[in-house]
Amino acid sequence: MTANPSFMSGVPELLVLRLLQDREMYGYEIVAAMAAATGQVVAPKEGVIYPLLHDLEKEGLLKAQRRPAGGRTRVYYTLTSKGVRRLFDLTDDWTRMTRAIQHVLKGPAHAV
Amino acid sequence: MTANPSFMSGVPELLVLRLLQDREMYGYEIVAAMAAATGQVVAPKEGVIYPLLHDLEKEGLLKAQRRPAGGRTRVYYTLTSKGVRRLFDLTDDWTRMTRAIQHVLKGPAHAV
DNA sequence: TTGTATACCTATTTTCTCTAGGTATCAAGT
DNA sequence: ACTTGATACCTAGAGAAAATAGGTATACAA
Repeated sequence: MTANPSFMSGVPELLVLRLLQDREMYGYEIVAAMAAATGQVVAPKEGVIYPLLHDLEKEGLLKAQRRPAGGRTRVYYTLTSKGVRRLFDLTDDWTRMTRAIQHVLKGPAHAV
Repeated sequence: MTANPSFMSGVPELLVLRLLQDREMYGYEIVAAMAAATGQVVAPKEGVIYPLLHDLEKEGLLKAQRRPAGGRTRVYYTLTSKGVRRLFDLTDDWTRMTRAIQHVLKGPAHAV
């Protein structure tokens, strides 16, 4: 019973890092932004995003700062330089991976 | 400790189906063919491929036939019509998914 | 005051992949 | 004759990630 299609492994991490590259965001906002930016194609719920944010922070890829906003307290996340490096690495991996798969899907012309 | 990069979820299934679309193959052959076709980028070991083949057969996506070949017995797999349909569906999913992600990675021009 | 949206959180289950073995046959080398 | 390496099949257990399915609390509108 998968709400999202397959091929999701590592994708939430990649997209969280990419979204935070543009500007700081808080968790609830990231959930909505990811769904919007991908046209609902990649739309992990809070149960995926919050634990992921905590892990990325523990790894030193994100910096979190609680800040009051409109009566509430929000937790804003920004990329660390380590996070930026990870984003580059993951983007590379993703590109190599999708190129390789695309190649196979197109084949077997490549073998001829 | 991942031998393969991330973003792997569902990929072995997609590629097994795609490879078998071209011609029947046996398990050990598929392991080598997948590594070769992807330039070692996607190279799951036998411990991934064999259980996957058994699952796909149980689901009726593949048909298996044991056949002696060179003194040994090999298990050759072919796509069923259900398997062909699944390949189309997964290919669609994969295309939608990678397009959506590509879009986000390129952004935020898309939002402007 | 009842409901809905916002905003945070976590425990458990499920689903895959990965690791790390094991068995058996055959060909080639020593 | 013996060992090694390639071929060819298999599975059990560990590990990682996402999905599920909750829970808490505040603000605002009906």
